[in-house]
Parts: sequence; C-alpha cells; structure tokens
Amino acid sequence: MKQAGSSRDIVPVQAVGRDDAVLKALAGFVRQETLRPGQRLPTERILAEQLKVSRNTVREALTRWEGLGLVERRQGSGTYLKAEVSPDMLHMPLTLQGGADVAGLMQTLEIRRALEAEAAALCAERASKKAIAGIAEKLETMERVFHGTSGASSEADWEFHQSVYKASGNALFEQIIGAMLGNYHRFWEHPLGIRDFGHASFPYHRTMFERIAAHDPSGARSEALRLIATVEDDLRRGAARLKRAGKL
Amino acid sequence: MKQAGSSRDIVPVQAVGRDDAVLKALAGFVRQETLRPGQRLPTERILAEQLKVSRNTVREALTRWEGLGLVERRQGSGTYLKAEVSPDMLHMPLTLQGGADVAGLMQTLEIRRALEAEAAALCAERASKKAIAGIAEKLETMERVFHGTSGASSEADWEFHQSVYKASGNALFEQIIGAMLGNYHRFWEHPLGIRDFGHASFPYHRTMFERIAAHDPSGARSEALRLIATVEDDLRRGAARLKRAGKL
DNA sequence: CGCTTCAATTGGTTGGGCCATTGAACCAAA
DNA sequence: TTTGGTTCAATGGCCCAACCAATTGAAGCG
Repeated sequence: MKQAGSSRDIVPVQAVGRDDAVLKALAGFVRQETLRPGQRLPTERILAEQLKVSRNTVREALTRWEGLGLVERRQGSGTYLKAEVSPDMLHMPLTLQGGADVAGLMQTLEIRRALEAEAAALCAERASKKAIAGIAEKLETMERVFHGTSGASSEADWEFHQSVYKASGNALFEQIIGAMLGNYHRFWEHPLGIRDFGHASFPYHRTMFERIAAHDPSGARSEALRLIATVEDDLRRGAARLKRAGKL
Repeated sequence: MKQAGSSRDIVPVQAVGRDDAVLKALAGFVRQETLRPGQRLPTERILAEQLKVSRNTVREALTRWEGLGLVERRQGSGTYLKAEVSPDMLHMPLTLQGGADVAGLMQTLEIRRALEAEAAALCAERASKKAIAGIAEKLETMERVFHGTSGASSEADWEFHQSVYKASGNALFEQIIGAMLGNYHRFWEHPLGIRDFGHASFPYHRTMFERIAAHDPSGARSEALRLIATVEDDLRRGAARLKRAGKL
C-alpha cells in the first residue's frame, strides 16, 4: 500500500487484549458444541470460571458480540445466540447519520438498487436450472399470496428476493441487504401509512425472473432497476404526503 | 411486514438499559463540546463520576462504541474519538461469513463493482462544481504520485475514490466500501506478491472522472465497471499464479 | 386445573482494588 | 544543544465480591 519501496515495512504491533482472546475462545466453543442460533450459551459466571478470567472480562467480550448483533442477552434468562458465528468473520459496523427516517431509508435504497441490480445480473449469469426452479416457486407463492390477502405479501416477497441472492453465488448480497432491511423492520410494517405500498413493484418481479430464466444478465439488471424504482417512487410519494400532512 | 392486519401492533418497548443512557449522554456531551475526531474524551473515572454511574458501566458503554469503530482506547493514554458521532445514529453492524482469502476477496469485489458503478453514476448526476474540482485535484495528485515513485499510489488512489463517494451524496457508499477494503487491508499491502497490481486500472480513473465532470451518469457507470474489471482480472491472474505455485 | 407465591438463576450494576502502559517532566552524559 | 535514561502521575485493562432486578419454574393452594 504505502511506501512499498521504502524500508518502512514495520507497522506492528497489534497487542491483542484479554477479552479478544475470550472472544476467540468463545467462538471456538460455539463451533465445538455446534450451537445454533436461538440456543443459549453458558452463564457469564460459568464462562468466567472455565476461561479463567473475570466475569467482567467475559461481559466486555459479550458486550462486543451484542453490539455486533451476534448475541442477545436477556436478564434473568441467559445469553442467546442470534446468528451464525465462526472464528473467521468480517465485521463492518456502519453508522448512518440522521436516524431511521425517510431520508436514511432513501439512502439505503440507493445501496439496494445497486446491489439488487448486480445480484440479478449475476444470478442470470450463473443460476442453475434447479436454482431457477426454486426462484420460480417463490415467485408463484408470492403471486398467490398477493392475489389473496391484500397486505401480507412482504414475507413471500422477501423470500423471493432471497432466493435470487442465493442463486447469485455470492452470499454477501443476502447478508448486506438483509441487514439493511432488518434495521428498517419497524418501518416496513407501517410504510408511511400507505395501504398498498410496494404495490407497483409487483409485476416487475415476474419480468425480472423471466430475464433471469433466459440467462439475460443485462435484461435482469434492467428489470431489477425498474422494480426498485417503483419502490423509490412510492417512498417519495409517501414522503411528500407526510410533508403535506405536517404543514396542515 | 407480517400480518399487517392483526392486532399485534404492540411491540414496545426497547427497554433501554443504563449503559444505553450513558451512551446517549456521552453523545450529547460530545456534541456539546464539539469534539472532533482525533480528540480525547474524558477519562473513564471522570465520566463515571460526572454521569453518576459506575466506572464499569462507562466501560461497557465505551466498549460498545469501540466495537462500532466510533472510538479508540489506548491504555495509559486515554480514549479518543475516531468518527463523527451524533445522538441520532442508526447502527447496522454487518457480520460477513467467510475468511479473508482470495475467494472472499473476489466476493467483496463483486459487491464493490455494484457500489462503485452506482456511486459513479450518482456522482455524475449530483456532483457540484466544487465537488468536481475536488475530485479533479485528487485525480491529479494520484497521477503525479503514480508517475513518480513506482508503487505508492494506493493511498492517493483511495482518496480519489473517497471523493467520488462523498460527491455521490450518500455516505453509505464510502462506509461500506471502506469497511470492506479495511478488512482486507493486510492483503492490499502485498497483493499476491505482484509488483504492479492494479496497474491496469490507472487510465480508467481519468476516463471515469471525465464522464462525471460531463454529468454523464451512464458513461461514468461504464468507466467504473471497466476500472473494477481490471482489478478483478489482476486478482484472477494472481490467484491462478498462486495455484500454479501451489502445485509445484 | 388454574392461580399465586416464592426462591433459585441470571444478567445488570456498583465500588473497590491492583497492574501494565503511557507520556511528560526531569536529569545526566555526550 | 542534543541524546538517552529515569521517575512518576495518569489512564485504561483486569479482577473481586457483593447487591439489584428480571426471569423462570416449581411448590403450594384453592
């Protein structure tokens, strides 16, 4: 990176602390015991004893994991695993200014637009026949649900997109988008009070799938962009509506 | 999301703990004192006293901030601010599976390709004259460094890209890409032992800038894609080279 | 069978203490 | 003046032993 030619190759040293070691040991333990998300892990007191460290140190380590969303602590009950955990993980904590408002959501949507398009293109390029069949299944489920009850399509919708991400061959798409959407979970439950929010995106799911099934990356990308564009439109309309309401 | 019609609209309440309150208070303090990144904030003991909580509680709160990359603690010295912090921030910690090997890097590059292209397009669409001038400056610095010493262009290169992300108007681009690249920091310092890694990407920086300066989103996107493509090529060649070396 | 009560369990918090590292002040030799 | 070593107070890292508060499940009771 910097000054590759100079003699400044030194740049130590990372001097890891005790709690870091605790985290590594804990990761090993979780792996060894094959703990699944939802399961409870040992008491802080037991961990402190078995790891030969103070409970305080255990708590600092667990606090870090809690901050990363890997673990959930419930007073009086225990500490529970919330996600897969392996010794080699990449953490990228993002901080978004401005809170969970419409503006922030708009920013995450711009990220999603980029990722959704790329994932669709990669999916069209690499999806196996089996994967495509799986996507088709999710799509049909979604359409069925959509035509039935009026507003409960979100879950099926998400599963459809997930299957596309999976078929892209890159797990990062699902993880990143999932994490972002998860943060706005409360929002999606009541999208600006609009009843048929996301309604307009519906037909583009099928057109996108068709381009994927035809192994047409460029076409899939275009349809994905159209899909997200409708959501962005809805969001803009909703924001404008809120603004009007605020002025009254 | 799920069961929008059901009566289970309740889902309070976040039941904030003491350390959460400490974090909010600290955020307020930082804002009030207008602390800038790099500056030192009060000692744990002083914070504990002023906030009327135990030092351990302060430590747990700071541990969380440290995990989020907002703060850096140096034993014997103090605790230092590492990034902007405001009371209303949305944290979304991403934890990505997969080790820091070449395969993982390839996956992150697919993400970067998507984001880089979108950021370039948005930048071309929204960048002000001033922002474009700033980008031009970074570009020229980069080219100057590049033509001077042989291998020290990475830092200037990164600053150039950063200026593009900033001008896109969406802080998430810089944060996500920065976090990803940071995780592979050790790799970029010795990219597969190849001396002129990333050499081929050089000319596309200028072409991309030209499309941005011309407010041509589509063109900027194309050039960004070409840029990343050269890096991916280098990476593939390096991986193949490693494979051969492994077989010998 | 359903309800209340209560005690054990568990994470949350406190206040105290000691240690290792840091950095500045100070001092001495080159 | 500069360089190198020493001292020393400040600071984060870690430990300890309690106590508090929420949860849980079993015992007890109507």
